[in-house]
Amino acid sequence: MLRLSTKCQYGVRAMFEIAKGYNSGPVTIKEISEKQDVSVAYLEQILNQLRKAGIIKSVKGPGGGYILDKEPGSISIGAILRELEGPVAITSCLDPKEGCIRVEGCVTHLLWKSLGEKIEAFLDNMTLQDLINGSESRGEQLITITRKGKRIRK
Amino acid sequence: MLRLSTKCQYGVRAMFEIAKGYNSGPVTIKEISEKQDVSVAYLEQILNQLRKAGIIKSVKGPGGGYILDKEPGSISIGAILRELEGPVAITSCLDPKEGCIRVEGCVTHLLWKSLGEKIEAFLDNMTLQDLINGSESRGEQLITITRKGKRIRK
DNA sequence: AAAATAGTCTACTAATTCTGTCAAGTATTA
DNA sequence: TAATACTTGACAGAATTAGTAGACTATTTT
Repeated sequence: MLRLSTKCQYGVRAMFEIAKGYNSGPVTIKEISEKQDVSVAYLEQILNQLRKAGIIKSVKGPGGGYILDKEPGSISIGAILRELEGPVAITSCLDPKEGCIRVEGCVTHLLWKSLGEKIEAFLDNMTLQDLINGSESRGEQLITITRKGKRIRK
Repeated sequence: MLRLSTKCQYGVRAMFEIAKGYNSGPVTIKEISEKQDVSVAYLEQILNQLRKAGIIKSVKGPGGGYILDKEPGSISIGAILRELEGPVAITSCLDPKEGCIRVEGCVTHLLWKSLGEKIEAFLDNMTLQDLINGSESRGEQLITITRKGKRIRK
């Protein structure tokens, strides 16, 4: 239920790799492919889309690769996902491209709308920097941020 | 992005109709079909699943139909969706049936997990009674509940 | 200049999931 | 026993997902 496409998942993981290299130059597709175990060809498609959206830049030629356009703390997960698959639209009637046909008496409309807004707020509030912090401290910080102190360790 | 299937949407809308009739006897598939504009055949499938899960009961014969097994305030939207499509599993690595292969270094695992928990909490906290209240007062109560006083009117 | 490196673009396709329909039942009550 | 309603399972078209393939363009190093 409510599954996120692999494209989005891969996209975030790729951005994480690029973000890690923010201070040490471009990261190549090949590196990302190896570290995140996603095919080069598929990553090309995904990163191309993100490049066109302007949240990463590409550098051609030897020593090239991809770099973030802004610092990791200024790129939210929400922004990445939106570029890859459009705005969060739990239902088609909330999709700006489609619109709600049965506006009258659509009892559930508000329900889905509220949920969508919550999800979006969560994603917009989480940045690549948070992911980096999280990975460095074994997830502690991420948990602290997202669950307000309720630390869970496994 | 993160689209909810029509099956789930229809399921909730059907449950809403049944909930409205909670005090006035069984509601037939035909009625639901007409009011919510979903085919009888598809509703049969959906309601059958919910009946087997035990959240609605069916009454056969003339004057029959479906009735809630509990009062509307005790049936959450989350429960309905879970019966129809399993637990919220934003990513396959969070699906209890599949499991996470790349546990080591899966930076995004916690991210999706946190989001999933937020969504689930939201859905589990919202009941059919809330939907009924929302529809009676043109959405006001629903908004109040879900957005903590920040009323938005359109 | 040539070779190596690295990204760009477009088309295509296999597999899966979604969204239902259809048909032939079974059960209950007036 | 007729009417009403639920039950079950098979099936199928459409849409989406998740990638692959291949030819091309740009840049840098030697």
